[in-house]
Order: sequence, then structure tokens, then C-alpha cells
Amino acid sequence: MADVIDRRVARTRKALHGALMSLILRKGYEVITIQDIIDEADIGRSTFYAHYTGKEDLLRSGFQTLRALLMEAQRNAPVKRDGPHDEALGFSLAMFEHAREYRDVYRALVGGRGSVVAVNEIRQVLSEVVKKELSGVEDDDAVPRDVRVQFIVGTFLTMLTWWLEGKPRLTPTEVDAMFRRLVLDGVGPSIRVQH
Amino acid sequence: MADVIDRRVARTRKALHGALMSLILRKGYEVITIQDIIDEADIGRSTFYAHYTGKEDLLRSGFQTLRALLMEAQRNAPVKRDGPHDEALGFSLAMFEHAREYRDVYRALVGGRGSVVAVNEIRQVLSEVVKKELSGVEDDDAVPRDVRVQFIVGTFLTMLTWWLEGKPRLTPTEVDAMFRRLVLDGVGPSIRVQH
DNA sequence: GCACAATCAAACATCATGTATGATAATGGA
DNA sequence: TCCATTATCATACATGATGTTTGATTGTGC
Repeated sequence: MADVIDRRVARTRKALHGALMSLILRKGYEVITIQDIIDEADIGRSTFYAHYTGKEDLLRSGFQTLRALLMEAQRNAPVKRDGPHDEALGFSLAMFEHAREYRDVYRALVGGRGSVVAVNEIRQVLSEVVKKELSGVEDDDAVPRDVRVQFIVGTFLTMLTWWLEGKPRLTPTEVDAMFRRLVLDGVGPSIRVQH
Repeated sequence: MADVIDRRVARTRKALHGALMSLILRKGYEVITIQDIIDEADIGRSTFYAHYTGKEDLLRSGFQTLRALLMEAQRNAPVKRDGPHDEALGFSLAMFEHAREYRDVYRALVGGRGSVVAVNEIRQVLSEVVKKELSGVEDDDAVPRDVRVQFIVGTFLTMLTWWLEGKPRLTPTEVDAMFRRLVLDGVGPSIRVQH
């Protein structure tokens, strides 16, 4: 499959990713410099550029694991393609759980002073997943398919951000419930209640 | 109100804002340098720093007009605090219209290679507006108030981005209809329909 | 053990940032 | 009209990040 990798290459890349993660937790992604990374990883400058074009490239390359996780979560989720279909959005709970496990990293990436790069990357991965999930659903005259995908992904990220920034007490299940409530029913019910 | 402003100061600031806007349209916010701005505006380097701490500061200071527009749109919107309340979210149509009028700027700011700073600024302004709008609505056990605010703002930005990036043919009214549909009812209706 | 490839330190050119200085010009009030 | 004030200017400077190059050194896979 993947060509066999020279041990030195593997070691270098691992060191760089590790250094980036440490630094993200310590000072936030935006302000990190290449110098910081190679100092932390104890890797030569030219070696860095032999592997990545910059810190954005390095960050991006670290998202395969997340992608794999989501794809699998989607496969393992209870996809009962018949029934009341409250089991839709099979990815969400798994990802909320993943987010709690790596809370610090997620918060550093997705939170206030986070990285556009990371958020866009997550957005793209999620879009694929949701798109696949909606493939069995028939079209809607009012709202095009891709809008619905973006809506779902956007709402997910809204919840994720809100959760990580302020209310870490809530369990993944609780947050997931709110997420589903919003995505499926919107805020109409609670707004319109008051007459 | 505001202290009387020296003509020179006014002229400088106007030139800088104009230069920033031109450059945003020409090459995108992120890659703009201070040097670009002061060259374009034909303003001395030290003068720039006498007014703003950096390009982010300059950008931020250009959002009062937007803020004012939204506040007024909210006031003028048909706020019937009784009735079926489909008139909620009084700001949205006005902002979609504003966005179409300044399409290029919005797209440059909010689109793909846009600016986090700008998006965050818009997000914050919108949050204030929505928060005020929801002040008369009673609480909901399932979804806290601030989550609903973030949800509405997030969905609005999702629609705005999608609209500006891909489907400029749609009218503000049509986009607004989709926005309201999503915010009020979610995607449950169209997803759950298929059994 | 050997050919090859990866890593290294060091140096370099380039460019952006932010600050400082003293001269010059515009402004607003008297 | 005059004048004190204040903004602007060109210029220079220190600092630090970026990305590339070079030739020597060291680790790998076979």
C-alpha cells in the first residue's frame, strides 16, 4: 500500500507532529513559528522544508486519523434506513466523544484564537461524511441538498465550539442531544411557543 | 458627540480604509501587508502606526457602519411581538440585501480565503442583534439561550457564505426564506419524510 | 560492507514588522 | 493674518521570520 518508509523519515515526521501539538497546547496555533517547531522537535531547518512547505502543511497532514475515525464511526453507527430515523447523523456522537478525549487540542484548534486551517479541514471532512449520510434522502424543494449539508456541518461546529469554550461539564451525549434537536427541529418550536 | 476631528486625521483614515478595501478585492485580506496598504493609500509608515496597531485593527474599525445598519434594520423590522411570529429574525433580510449590494467585499471577507477577523467581527455584531431579538422569548429546557443565539448566527453565516460563493442568482428574499426555514424548522421535516 | 538517502549546521538573501527622529506642512483658533 | 499645535513625512534602524543553498555527516536498506 503505502511505500515502505525510511525509519528516519518516520521519526522526523513524528517528532514534528508531536512538537506542533505541544506548541498548539502551549501557545496556540497562530503564533507558532517554524523556528518554534524545529526547536521543539530538535530537527534541522532544512529537514523541515524537505518534508513540509510550512506549518499549515504540517497541520493539514495530521488529519488523516480524524478522517478515518469519522468514516468508521459512520459505518458503525446504527444506520436503520427505515424507521423514524432518529438515528440519522451517525457521526456526531462519536465526534463529540473524540473531542472530549482530546479536549485541549480541539479547543486550541477550534476555539477563539484557533486556526482557520484546522476548522476548514474539519469542515471538509465532516462535509464528506454528512454528504454520504444524506445520499439516501430525497430532495427538498425548499432547501437544496448542499445547503443542508453545510447547515448540518455548521451547526455541529457551533455546538462543538460552544461546548469546548464554556460548558465542559456536559457529557457528549447531552451535547449531541442538543445538536440533534437543533438540526432536526430548529428553534421554531421554542420561539413560536410564546404567543 | 465625537470630538471634532482634524481634517488631516480624517483624510488619512479614509485613505487607509479605502486602500484596504481595494486591496481586499484585488488580492484577498490575508496576504495584504502593511506596506501594501500604505503604498496604496500613499501614507507614511509611521503615520499608519499612529492610527492603528496593524491591519487587523484597521479592518475592525471599519465595522461601525455595518453595526449601525443592523441595529436599524432590527428596529424597522416588523416586530409583532404577538401572532404566529414568522416575523422574528428581523435583521436577516436587511443583511442579505446589504450583502448583495457589497457582494465583492463580502465575498472577499467571508469567503474561502477570507478573514477570521472579519467573520468574528460579523459574528459578534450579529450575536448582539440576535440576543436582543430573543430577549422576549421564554427559556427552553432542552437548548440554552446562548446556544440558540450561536445557532442562529452560525446558520446565517452558513447561508451567507454558500450564497456568495456559489449561487449569486438567488435573490435576497429567496435566501432569506431558506435561512428562516432552516433556523425555525431544521432539516428534520425533509429527512424524516422518507420512511 | 556499500551505495544511497536523509539529516545536519551554517550561512544567506529577502522581506515584513514596529519604533524612532527631526524636518516640514497643514490646521484651527486668536 | 499670525501662531502654537499637531499631523504627516522620509528615512533609518533593530528584530525576527521565511525559504533556499551547500557540503559534510550519519543512518538505512539491501
